[in-house]
Amino acid sequence: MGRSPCCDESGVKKGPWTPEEDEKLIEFVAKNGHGSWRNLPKLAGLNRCGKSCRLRWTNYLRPDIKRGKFSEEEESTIIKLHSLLGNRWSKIASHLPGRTDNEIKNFWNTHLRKKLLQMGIDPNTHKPRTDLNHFLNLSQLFNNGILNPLNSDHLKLQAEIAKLQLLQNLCQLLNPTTTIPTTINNGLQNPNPSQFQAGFSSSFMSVMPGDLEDGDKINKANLEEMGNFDYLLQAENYHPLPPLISESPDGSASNVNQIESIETNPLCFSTNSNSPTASSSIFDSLESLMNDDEANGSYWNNILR
DNA sequence: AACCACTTCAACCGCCGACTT
DNA sequence: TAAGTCGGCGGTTGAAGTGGT
Repeated sequence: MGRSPCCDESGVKKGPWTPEEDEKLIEFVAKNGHGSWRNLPKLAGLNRCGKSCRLRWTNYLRPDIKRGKFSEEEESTIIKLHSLLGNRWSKIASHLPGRTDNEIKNFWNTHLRKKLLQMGIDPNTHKPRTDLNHFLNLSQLFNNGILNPLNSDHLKLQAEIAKLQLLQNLCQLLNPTTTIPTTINNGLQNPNPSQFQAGFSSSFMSVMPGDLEDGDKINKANLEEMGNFDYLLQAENYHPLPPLISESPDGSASNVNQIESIETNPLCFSTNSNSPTASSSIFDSLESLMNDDEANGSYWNNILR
Protein backbone atom coordinates (compact mmCIF):
# COMPACT_ATOMS: atom_id res chain seq x y z
CA MET A 1 0.00 0.00 0.00
CA GLY A 2 1.48 3.30 -0.95
CA ARG A 3 0.72 6.68 0.41
CA SER A 4 0.38 10.00 -1.20
CA PRO A 5 3.25 12.37 -0.55
CA CYS A 6 2.39 15.04 1.96
CA CYS A 7 4.03 17.76 -0.07
CA ASP A 8 2.71 17.03 -3.54
CA GLU A 9 0.86 20.30 -3.77
CA SER A 10 2.55 22.55 -6.27
CA GLY A 11 3.70 25.94 -5.10
CA VAL A 12 4.67 24.80 -1.62
CA LYS A 13 7.84 26.53 -0.61
CA LYS A 14 10.99 24.53 0.02
CA GLY A 15 14.47 25.37 1.17
CA PRO A 16 15.76 27.47 4.03
CA TRP A 17 13.27 29.10 6.35
CA THR A 18 13.09 32.87 6.57
CA PRO A 19 12.90 34.67 9.93
CA GLU A 20 9.31 35.67 9.07
CA GLU A 21 8.31 32.05 8.56
CA ASP A 22 10.01 31.08 11.79
CA GLU A 23 8.13 33.79 13.60
CA LYS A 24 4.79 32.63 12.22
CA LEU A 25 5.46 29.05 13.20
CA ILE A 26 6.63 29.93 16.70
CA GLU A 27 3.67 32.20 17.25
CA PHE A 28 1.19 29.63 16.06
CA VAL A 29 2.60 26.74 18.08
CA ALA A 30 2.84 28.93 21.16
CA LYS A 31 -0.84 29.84 20.88
CA ASN A 32 -2.33 26.58 19.63
CA GLY A 33 0.21 23.82 19.96
CA HIS A 34 1.06 22.00 16.79
CA GLY A 35 -2.00 19.74 16.72
CA SER A 36 -2.13 18.21 13.27
CA TRP A 37 1.03 19.04 11.40
CA ARG A 38 -0.75 18.47 8.14
CA ASN A 39 -3.23 21.23 8.80
CA LEU A 40 -0.84 23.55 10.59
CA PRO A 41 0.62 25.36 7.57
CA LYS A 42 -2.81 26.45 6.37
CA LEU A 43 -3.87 27.56 9.83
CA ALA A 44 -0.60 29.35 10.50
CA GLY A 45 -0.53 31.03 7.12
CA LEU A 46 2.57 29.27 5.98
CA ASN A 47 3.20 28.16 2.43
CA ARG A 48 5.01 25.04 3.62
CA CYS A 49 4.09 21.41 3.95
CA GLY A 50 3.34 20.02 7.40
CA LYS A 51 6.37 17.85 7.37
CA SER A 52 8.64 20.79 6.76
CA CYS A 53 6.99 22.68 9.64
CA ARG A 54 7.39 19.75 12.00
CA LEU A 55 11.05 19.37 11.07
CA ARG A 56 11.73 23.06 11.48
CA TRP A 57 10.05 23.08 14.86
CA THR A 58 11.59 19.93 16.30
CA ASN A 59 15.08 20.53 14.97
CA TYR A 60 15.43 24.26 15.32
CA LEU A 61 12.65 26.31 16.83
CA ARG A 62 11.67 24.23 19.84
CA PRO A 63 12.42 26.29 22.95
CA ASP A 64 14.24 23.48 24.75
CA ILE A 65 16.80 22.98 22.01
CA LYS A 66 20.34 22.98 23.30
CA ARG A 67 22.71 24.43 20.76
CA GLY A 68 26.47 24.58 20.59
CA LYS A 69 29.28 22.11 20.80
CA PHE A 70 28.78 18.64 22.19
CA SER A 71 30.48 18.08 25.52
CA GLU A 72 32.85 15.17 26.03
CA GLU A 73 30.23 13.55 28.20
CA GLU A 74 27.65 13.83 25.45
CA GLU A 75 30.15 12.46 22.99
CA SER A 76 30.80 9.40 25.13
CA THR A 77 27.11 8.90 25.65
CA ILE A 78 26.45 8.98 21.92
CA ILE A 79 29.18 6.45 21.23
CA LYS A 80 27.94 4.13 23.93
CA LEU A 81 24.35 4.35 22.84
CA HIS A 82 25.27 3.98 19.20
CA SER A 83 27.11 0.77 19.99
CA LEU A 84 23.91 -0.53 21.52
CA LEU A 85 21.30 0.93 19.22
CA GLY A 86 23.03 1.52 15.92
CA ASN A 87 21.71 4.38 13.82
CA ARG A 88 18.58 4.84 15.87
CA TRP A 89 19.16 8.52 16.28
CA SER A 90 15.87 9.38 17.86
CA LYS A 91 16.42 6.78 20.59
CA ILE A 92 19.88 8.15 21.18
CA ALA A 93 18.55 11.69 21.21
CA SER A 94 16.04 10.77 23.88
CA HIS A 95 18.98 10.26 26.25
CA LEU A 96 20.50 13.64 25.46
CA PRO A 97 18.17 16.38 26.64
CA GLY A 98 17.96 19.28 24.24
CA ARG A 99 19.69 17.48 21.40
CA THR A 100 17.83 16.45 18.28
CA ASP A 101 18.18 13.26 16.33
CA ASN A 102 19.25 15.25 13.31
CA GLU A 103 21.95 17.06 15.23
CA ILE A 104 23.29 13.83 16.69
CA LYS A 105 23.20 12.14 13.31
CA ASN A 106 25.18 14.99 11.78
CA PHE A 107 27.64 15.00 14.65
CA TRP A 108 28.12 11.28 14.29
CA ASN A 109 28.68 11.44 10.55
CA THR A 110 31.01 14.42 10.62
CA HIS A 111 33.00 13.83 13.80
CA LEU A 112 32.51 10.65 15.75
CA ARG A 113 32.56 8.28 12.83
CA LYS A 114 35.88 9.64 11.68
CA LYS A 115 37.24 9.58 15.19
CA LEU A 116 36.41 5.91 15.61
CA LEU A 117 37.88 5.11 12.21
CA GLN A 118 41.09 6.82 13.21
CA MET A 119 41.17 4.64 16.28
CA GLY A 120 40.74 1.60 14.08
CA ILE A 121 37.27 0.92 15.39
CA ASP A 122 34.56 -0.04 12.98
CA PRO A 123 31.93 2.64 13.60
CA ASN A 124 29.16 0.23 12.67
CA THR A 125 30.10 -2.66 14.91
CA HIS A 126 32.19 -0.76 17.48
CA LYS A 127 34.65 -3.60 17.30
CA PRO A 128 38.22 -3.45 16.12
CA ARG A 129 38.37 -3.54 12.38
CA THR A 130 39.37 -6.93 11.01
CA ASP A 131 43.09 -7.51 10.93
CA LEU A 132 43.79 -4.32 12.77
CA ASN A 133 43.35 -5.89 16.19
CA HIS A 134 47.01 -5.48 16.96
CA PHE A 135 46.70 -1.74 16.75
CA LEU A 136 43.74 -1.62 18.98
CA ASN A 137 44.71 -4.03 21.68
CA LEU A 138 47.26 -1.46 22.70
CA SER A 139 44.46 0.35 24.37
CA GLN A 140 44.36 -2.54 26.82
CA LEU A 141 47.72 -1.40 28.08
CA PHE A 142 46.40 2.08 28.63
CA ASN A 143 43.26 0.86 30.28
CA ASN A 144 45.02 -1.37 32.74
CA GLY A 145 47.49 1.35 33.61
CA ILE A 146 50.63 -0.10 32.11
CA LEU A 147 50.79 2.81 29.72
CA ASN A 148 49.83 6.35 30.53
CA PRO A 149 48.14 8.34 27.75
CA LEU A 150 49.52 11.55 29.22
CA ASN A 151 53.07 10.32 28.99
CA SER A 152 54.58 11.29 25.65
CA ASP A 153 57.18 8.53 25.87
CA HIS A 154 54.42 5.98 26.26
CA LEU A 155 52.59 7.45 23.31
CA LYS A 156 55.71 7.16 21.19
CA LEU A 157 56.15 3.61 22.38
CA GLN A 158 52.57 2.91 21.46
CA ALA A 159 53.17 4.18 17.95
CA GLU A 160 56.31 2.07 17.63
CA ILE A 161 54.52 -1.06 18.72
CA ALA A 162 51.63 -0.39 16.39
CA LYS A 163 53.98 -0.19 13.47
CA LEU A 164 55.87 -3.31 14.45
CA GLN A 165 52.64 -5.16 14.81
CA LEU A 166 51.56 -4.06 11.37
CA LEU A 167 54.90 -5.24 10.08
CA GLN A 168 54.36 -8.56 11.79
CA ASN A 169 50.97 -8.85 10.12
CA LEU A 170 52.50 -8.15 6.77
CA CYS A 171 55.29 -10.67 7.31
CA GLN A 172 52.85 -13.32 8.36
CA LEU A 173 50.78 -12.71 5.28
CA LEU A 174 53.79 -13.04 3.05
CA ASN A 175 55.13 -16.05 4.91
CA PRO A 176 52.87 -17.48 7.58
CA THR A 177 55.81 -19.12 9.35
CA THR A 178 57.64 -15.82 9.83
CA THR A 179 57.32 -14.04 13.15
CA ILE A 180 58.91 -10.93 14.51
CA PRO A 181 61.03 -11.79 17.55
CA THR A 182 59.23 -11.00 20.75
CA THR A 183 62.20 -8.88 21.79
CA ILE A 184 60.55 -6.07 19.93
CA ASN A 185 58.52 -5.64 23.04
CA ASN A 186 61.53 -4.70 25.14
CA GLY A 187 60.73 -1.73 27.23
CA LEU A 188 57.26 -2.80 28.13
CA GLN A 189 56.62 -3.87 31.66
CA ASN A 190 54.61 -6.71 30.28
CA PRO A 191 56.17 -7.73 27.02
CA ASN A 192 54.10 -10.86 26.45
CA PRO A 193 52.51 -10.49 23.02
CA SER A 194 49.48 -12.35 24.26
CA GLN A 195 48.64 -9.23 26.18
CA PHE A 196 47.81 -7.73 22.85
CA GLN A 197 45.41 -10.50 22.07
CA ALA A 198 43.25 -9.85 25.07
CA GLY A 199 40.64 -8.14 22.97
CA PHE A 200 39.65 -4.58 22.68
CA SER A 201 35.98 -4.83 23.26
CA SER A 202 36.26 -6.42 26.66
CA SER A 203 38.25 -3.50 27.99
CA PHE A 204 36.76 -0.60 26.18
CA MET A 205 33.18 -1.65 25.86
CA SER A 206 32.77 -3.79 28.90
CA VAL A 207 29.02 -3.53 28.80
CA MET A 208 28.31 -3.99 25.15
CA PRO A 209 25.51 -6.40 24.29
CA GLY A 210 27.92 -8.53 22.32
CA ASP A 211 29.70 -9.26 25.55
CA LEU A 212 26.62 -10.23 27.42
CA GLU A 213 25.84 -13.89 27.64
CA ASP A 214 22.57 -15.61 28.25
CA GLY A 215 21.95 -15.63 31.95
CA ASP A 216 23.91 -12.48 32.64
CA LYS A 217 22.54 -10.29 35.34
CA ILE A 218 21.52 -7.70 32.81
CA ASN A 219 18.72 -8.95 30.64
CA LYS A 220 20.11 -8.39 27.20
CA ALA A 221 16.84 -9.07 25.42
CA ASN A 222 14.94 -6.52 27.43
CA LEU A 223 17.52 -3.78 27.49
CA GLU A 224 16.46 -2.09 24.36
CA GLU A 225 12.76 -2.54 24.92
CA MET A 226 13.06 -0.96 28.32
CA GLY A 227 14.89 1.93 26.74
CA ASN A 228 16.86 2.20 29.95
CA PHE A 229 20.56 2.59 29.34
CA ASP A 230 21.22 4.71 32.35
CA TYR A 231 23.33 2.00 33.87
CA LEU A 232 25.77 2.54 31.04
CA LEU A 233 26.19 6.10 32.00
CA GLN A 234 26.99 5.37 35.61
CA ALA A 235 30.55 6.10 36.62
CA GLU A 236 31.49 2.49 37.33
CA ASN A 237 30.46 1.46 33.86
CA TYR A 238 32.12 4.34 32.16
CA HIS A 239 35.37 3.71 30.35
CA PRO A 240 36.84 6.73 28.67
CA LEU A 241 37.86 6.38 25.07
CA PRO A 242 41.45 5.42 24.57
CA PRO A 243 43.55 8.07 22.89
CA LEU A 244 43.95 8.02 19.16
CA ILE A 245 46.77 5.80 18.00
CA SER A 246 49.47 7.74 16.27
CA GLU A 247 50.64 6.06 13.14
CA SER A 248 53.77 8.09 12.67
CA PRO A 249 56.62 8.87 15.02
CA ASP A 250 55.69 12.50 15.34
CA GLY A 251 52.17 11.58 16.29
CA SER A 252 50.62 12.97 13.15
CA ALA A 253 47.70 11.19 11.58
CA SER A 254 49.41 10.88 8.24
CA ASN A 255 48.71 7.21 7.96
CA VAL A 256 45.05 7.43 8.73
CA ASN A 257 44.41 7.50 5.03
CA GLN A 258 46.26 4.25 4.77
CA ILE A 259 43.86 2.69 7.19
CA GLU A 260 41.00 4.11 5.19
CA SER A 261 42.41 2.58 2.03
CA ILE A 262 42.87 -0.74 3.79
CA GLU A 263 39.22 -0.64 4.70
CA THR A 264 38.16 -0.09 1.14
CA ASN A 265 40.49 -2.79 -0.10
CA PRO A 266 40.06 -5.76 2.22
CA LEU A 267 42.44 -7.87 0.19
CA CYS A 268 45.29 -5.80 1.47
CA PHE A 269 45.02 -7.41 4.85
CA SER A 270 43.19 -10.55 3.94
CA THR A 271 44.29 -13.55 5.95
CA ASN A 272 44.13 -15.54 2.76
CA SER A 273 47.55 -14.97 1.33
CA ASN A 274 47.20 -17.67 -1.30
CA SER A 275 45.70 -15.37 -3.82
CA PRO A 276 48.21 -13.60 -6.07
CA THR A 277 45.90 -10.61 -6.09
CA ALA A 278 46.03 -10.47 -2.35
CA SER A 279 49.79 -10.62 -2.37
CA SER A 280 50.12 -7.88 -4.90
CA SER A 281 47.77 -5.72 -2.90
CA ILE A 282 49.89 -6.26 0.15
CA PHE A 283 52.95 -5.15 -1.75
CA ASP A 284 51.10 -2.17 -3.07
CA SER A 285 50.08 -1.20 0.43
CA LEU A 286 53.58 -1.72 1.72
CA GLU A 287 55.06 0.35 -1.03
CA SER A 288 52.48 3.01 -0.48
CA LEU A 289 53.22 3.11 3.24
CA MET A 290 56.92 3.42 2.54
CA ASN A 291 56.36 6.17 0.03
CA ASP A 292 54.17 8.06 2.43
CA ASP A 293 56.89 8.03 4.99
CA GLU A 294 59.35 9.76 2.77
CA ALA A 295 57.95 12.94 4.16
CA ASN A 296 58.60 12.04 7.76
CA GLY A 297 62.05 10.61 7.93
CA SER A 298 61.62 7.38 5.98
CA TYR A 299 60.48 5.68 9.10
CA TRP A 300 59.13 2.62 7.37
CA ASN A 301 62.15 2.43 5.11
CA ASN A 302 64.37 2.18 8.15
CA ILE A 303 62.33 -0.60 9.62
CA LEU A 304 61.82 -2.57 6.48
CA ARG A 305 65.30 -2.38 5.03
C1' DA B 1 41.68 38.01 -5.19
C1' DA B 2 40.18 33.90 -7.27
C1' DC B 3 39.73 29.30 -7.46
C1' DC B 4 39.22 24.72 -5.70
C1' DA B 5 38.49 21.01 -2.37
C1' DC B 6 36.61 19.75 1.65
C1' DT B 7 33.43 20.07 5.69
C1' DT B 8 29.26 21.12 7.99
C1' DC B 9 24.51 20.96 8.86
C1' DA B 10 19.69 22.38 7.71
C1' DA B 11 16.38 20.52 5.04
C1' DC B 12 14.34 17.16 1.98
C1' DC B 13 12.82 12.50 0.56
C1' DG B 14 10.96 8.13 0.92
C1' DC B 15 9.82 4.51 3.85
C1' DC B 16 7.67 2.43 7.93
C1' DG B 17 4.66 1.52 11.80
C1' DA B 18 0.72 2.96 14.43
C1' DC B 19 -3.63 4.34 14.22
C1' DT B 20 -8.23 5.23 12.13
C1' DT B 21 -12.00 4.34 9.05
C1' DT C 1 -9.16 -7.16 7.22
C1' DA C 2 -7.98 -3.84 3.87
C1' DA C 3 -7.29 0.79 2.75
C1' DG C 4 -6.04 5.27 3.99
C1' DT C 5 -3.79 8.86 7.02
C1' DC C 6 -0.36 10.67 9.80
C1' DG C 7 3.80 11.33 12.48
C1' DG C 8 8.24 9.93 12.89
C1' DC C 9 12.61 8.09 11.43
C1' DG C 10 17.00 7.52 8.99
C1' DG C 11 19.51 8.30 4.70
C1' DT C 12 20.81 11.68 1.59
C1' DT C 13 21.49 16.14 -0.55
C1' DG C 14 23.20 20.58 -1.55
C1' DA C 15 24.08 25.38 -0.13
C1' DA C 16 27.02 27.84 2.77
C1' DG C 17 31.16 28.13 5.13
C1' DT C 18 36.13 27.32 5.63
C1' DG C 19 40.84 26.54 4.55
C1' DG C 20 44.55 25.90 1.35
C1' DT C 21 46.98 27.24 -2.78
